[in-house]
This record gives sequence, C-alpha cells and structure tokens, in this order.
Amino acid sequence: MIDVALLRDNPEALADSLRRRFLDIDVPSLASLDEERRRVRVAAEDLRAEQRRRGKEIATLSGDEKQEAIAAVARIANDYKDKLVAADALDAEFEAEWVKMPNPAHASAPVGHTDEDNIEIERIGEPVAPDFEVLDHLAIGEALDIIDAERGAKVSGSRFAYLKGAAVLYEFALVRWGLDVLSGHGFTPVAPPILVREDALFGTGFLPGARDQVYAVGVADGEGGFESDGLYLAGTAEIPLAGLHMDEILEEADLPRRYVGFSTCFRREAGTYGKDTRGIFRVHQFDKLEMFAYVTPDQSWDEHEYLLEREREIVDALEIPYRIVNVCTGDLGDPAAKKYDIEAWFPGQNAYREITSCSNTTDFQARRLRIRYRDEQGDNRLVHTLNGTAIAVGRTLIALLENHQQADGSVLIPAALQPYLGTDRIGP
RNA sequence: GGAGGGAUCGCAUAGUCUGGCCUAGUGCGCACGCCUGGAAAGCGUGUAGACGGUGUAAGUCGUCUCGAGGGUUCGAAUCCCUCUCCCUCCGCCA
Repeated sequence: MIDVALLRDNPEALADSLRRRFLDIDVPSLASLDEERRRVRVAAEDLRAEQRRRGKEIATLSGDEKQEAIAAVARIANDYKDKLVAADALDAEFEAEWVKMPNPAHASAPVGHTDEDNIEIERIGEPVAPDFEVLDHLAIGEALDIIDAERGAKVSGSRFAYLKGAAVLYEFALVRWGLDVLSGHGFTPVAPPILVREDALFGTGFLPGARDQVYAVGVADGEGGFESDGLYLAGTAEIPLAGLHMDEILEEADLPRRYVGFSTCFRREAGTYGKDTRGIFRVHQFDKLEMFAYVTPDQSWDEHEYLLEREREIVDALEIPYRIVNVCTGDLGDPAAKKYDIEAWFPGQNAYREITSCSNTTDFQARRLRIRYRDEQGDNRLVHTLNGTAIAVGRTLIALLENHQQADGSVLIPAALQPYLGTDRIGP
C-alpha cells in the first residue's frame, strides 16, 4: 500500500507512476472519492462529539428534564449512526481501490511490459562450450540417480520430484554454507513458520493479487468439500520474515536489521501449464534461503545494492556464469519499486534463467504491516523492507549440475562447497 | 478433540459483580528538572498509537483504540454475541 498523501498532494506523479506500469486507473475520481469520504467522516465525528458532550449531562439531570434530554440525544445518536455507516461504506470503497495501487517504480527501473524488456546491466563469467555432448540437469540427475521426477509425479503429480543421495547432501551443504556466509555478514538465521495467515500474505502484497498462486490449508472431507483453517502455505520465507515485526516500532539504532530465513516454498504455478515442464526447474515445492532487511528510508537504496552484492558473492563462489538484469516496470510486481534478478547460465537450456531476485519494496509492505521505527526526533516513521534470494536450492542445484558436468558423467563441486560436502565431485 | 482460566496505556496491576464520579488509578521502568563537588536517595514534571479538521509552523481541536469484530443503551473497559491468541489439565501425537 502506498501513501495517500501522494493522491492528495501530487496526483500527477501518481498518474505518471501508473502510466509507467501501463495501468489504467482513474486518479481524479479516486481523489474525489477520497475527499468525499473525509467530508462524511468529519460530519459523523462532529455528531459524535455533540452526542458525547450532551450525553454526559444526562447523569446530572432527573425527572422530565432527564427524559427530554435522553430523547434529544437519542436523535443525535441516530443521526450519528447513519453518518457512520455512510462514512464506513465510503472508506471501504476507497480502500478496496487503494490497496491495488502498486508501489511507484524507482526512476532507474526500466519501462517495459515483460521480462524481455528487462535490462541487462552486467554479465559475469563466460559460458564454456565443452567438447562433449551437454546434458540437462534431469539427464545428469537420472544418470547419477539423484533426481527422480517420474516417481515424484507418481506420488504427488506433475511438478514434484524426489532428490536422493548426493543431491540431498548437496542441498544441505548449500544451505549450511549459505547460512555461514550470511551470518558472517551479520544476518540472523531464522527458521520461520511456513503456514501463514491471510494478514501476513496481504501485508507482503501477495494478496489480493496472487490468490491463485497460494495453497490454502484446511480439512478436506474427501468428497470435494473443504473447510479452510485460514492458513496458507508460504511461497517464500519473505512472508513470515516480513511478518516477524508486524505491528512493532523498532529502534533506529537497530537498523538495518537483517535476517536470512530457511524455508520450504510452495507455489501453485497456476497459468504456467506447459512451461518449464522438464525436471525440477519449476516445481510446486522447493527449499530456499532468503534474505530480508528492515532499514530506514535513507538506507534503503544502499541496502538494495548491498543485498545484490551478497547474491553476487554467493553466485561467484558457485563458479557459475551469470548476468544481472534490472527488472522492467511491467515485470516488477506491485510491492517492488525496483528489482534485480540474477540469471544463471543453464547449459541444458542454452539460456540465462532467473535464480535470484532482489527487491526494494520501500514502505509498501511496512505500511500494510504497520512496521515503524522511532527516529532521532522521537517520531514514528515507516521502515523500508527489502528481500533477496540467497539460495533457491532447486535452481541452484540445476545450475551447479549443468555447469560443472564432466565428459565422464561426473560433476565437480566448487571449492567453496567442498568442505561442506566432503568431496570434490559427484559420480564416477 | 474435551474441561477450565485469562488478555487493561513499555512491564506489573486496580477497575468489570453494581454502566455515567474512567478525561482508565497505582507501582516499576524511562525522560527531563530540582537538590548534590559528583552520584544514590528524595522531590517535581512528563510519559501510547491511528485517523481527520485547522494552521506556513510550533501548535491546537475532534474522533477512534482497554485482544478483534458485532450488538444492547442517551451513555460500555464494565452487559450480550461471535472470533483470535495465551495459560492449566485430560485425550491423541513426532
């Protein structure tokens, strides 16, 4: 959610922000709705003030005088209730529109419609062209008997897979290494709840927009009936990490406050039928290490670069060629003002594909979650929140397998991970 | 799943039975001041948030919030209903 002051003080800037995201929202009519709701609210509050003032006098009266006063105040109370209902209805009408308002994109975010309009800002490492036939991760994984997508589908359906043997050890080596790297930078490791309430989902901006991407939890009666528990499977640790400080006022001295959360992530992947169907590139369930930072508004743009640096540090150590893209306005998502994706080179697809994503959501999430800090003057101000992928285990494994495969079918392990895995290669 | 007890202004508590004197009292903590060579003690003052009106501003005025939402009433921390969370016990359980 964004600041209504933008609508009142600078509607042109708001309209411009919407144009940059190719959204057609009628700003003037929203502005007049806002004025109307405040006008009715003030009228209701004035009636309420009079009711309270005269209601207090009743206790001092008696007899006919008291009865007359009660009748008079009852009329005011009725008027107030009518006005209150009207004011509440207008508020609800306005809020329903306002929560859909995306975060204005940062000036440096490129204007564009789809991920094809993202701007590459740097390319690191050279894809090597090996002198043998390159296999994709599923072929490698099946040959080594460490990825089993077929049995995953048997038990759970499409977009599920088993990791086995060395792939599992590799996953936990990556996770442990990632935690060591980031706690070395002062990030606090967190194992958060992955079932979250609707509030937390709304607060991070996943609702009301992306309801069809989220699994709901409840009791199924086996005959198609379903009773919701009001809980949802988080698609990323970003959600419980953002919710961690909801309704809190932090001390400025404690900022930036950085966390690295480990969680399994669940995604329905609605609308992706037929896309990335092979292997474990796009699955309903994967594990991820996610960075999350709470900062002051002054710190947030530096922090965005800082989180990107942490991602680079990690991908560099994995010895994988990659590029960094500045995500365009059409591909940003409502909460983010700016987003960097790191796209690793995937020899099996002969393409760069996303393995991390790093967003500055400025005060968009903080306003919905009511996360503030007390500044030097003692005023409470909204924090800025940022998130960035540290290690998305599934896709990182793919990149590692495909980039480090050898002619003999084995896969080399980058030096940084060898101590964690206890070997320098997987396979023959 | 069953039975019971709770949730009050940072913390602890009073207030709820019996609606208006609650503009929510008190203690602790915290901040500032007085006192002191300095400190402690003592004394004094202050000590939530949100929204909105007004004002260049400091400010000032109003409304809302006693876990959340609804209801009764001229009037609700207090009475009624629903929900959430916490605690104790029983059952089940990794």
